[in-house]
Amino acid sequence: MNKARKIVSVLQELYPEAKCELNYRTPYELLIATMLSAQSTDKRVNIITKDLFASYNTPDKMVSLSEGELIELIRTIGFYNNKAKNILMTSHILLEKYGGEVPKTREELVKLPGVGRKTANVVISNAFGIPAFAVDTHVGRVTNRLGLTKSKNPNQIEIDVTSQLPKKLYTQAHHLFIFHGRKCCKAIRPLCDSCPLTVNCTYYKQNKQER
DNA sequence: AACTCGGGGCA
DNA sequence: TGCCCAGAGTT
Repeated sequence: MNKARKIVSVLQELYPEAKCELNYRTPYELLIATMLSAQSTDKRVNIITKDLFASYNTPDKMVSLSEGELIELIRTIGFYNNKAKNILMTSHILLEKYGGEVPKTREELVKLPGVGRKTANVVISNAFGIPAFAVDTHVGRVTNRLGLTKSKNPNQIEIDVTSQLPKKLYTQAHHLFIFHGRKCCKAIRPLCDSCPLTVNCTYYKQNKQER
């Protein structure tokens, strides 16, 4: 078992409940929730989408909203101008090009406005069961600290991590690294004292003498 | 690879 | 007031 798999198995024991914490019922809801989650938090997104999806949970219902109306519904999330514009444009494209369905490939998803590689990976892995390792700020920070990756480029981090794990673990590993990044391996003042991974951690070894 | 853009929430 | 927060797009 390589280092990456050992780390994942430790995290599996530490966070047996790790999963996508965005509330959604359909691929479309997950796509929209993930677009909303950029530079925000899952908790704030869930509060908003509870009301939003009650009335606007499909592309055809969504495009019945004006941009101003959608902005009012997502105002507390921040960056609402771009997000509202992208959600409406993406919904229009889903209707015109994909029969109102969410496409099932990363290549098609990233063509949608406001959908980057991270969001596309989240959607295909969680909604369609296609193995994908989504890299966000938490994931990159954690894998870099643990010495699994050395890049700041999310694409490179994705390549490096997936090369060390079996496809079957991609999706779960993503959620495990996020959980660890949020609960323990925080950007500021990480809780190294209660972390079971310090043995394998480059960051911990480098900062040990300063602690 | 580096840079810009973008805004509410919370300490 | 400053800084955080499940990124995307452009150069």
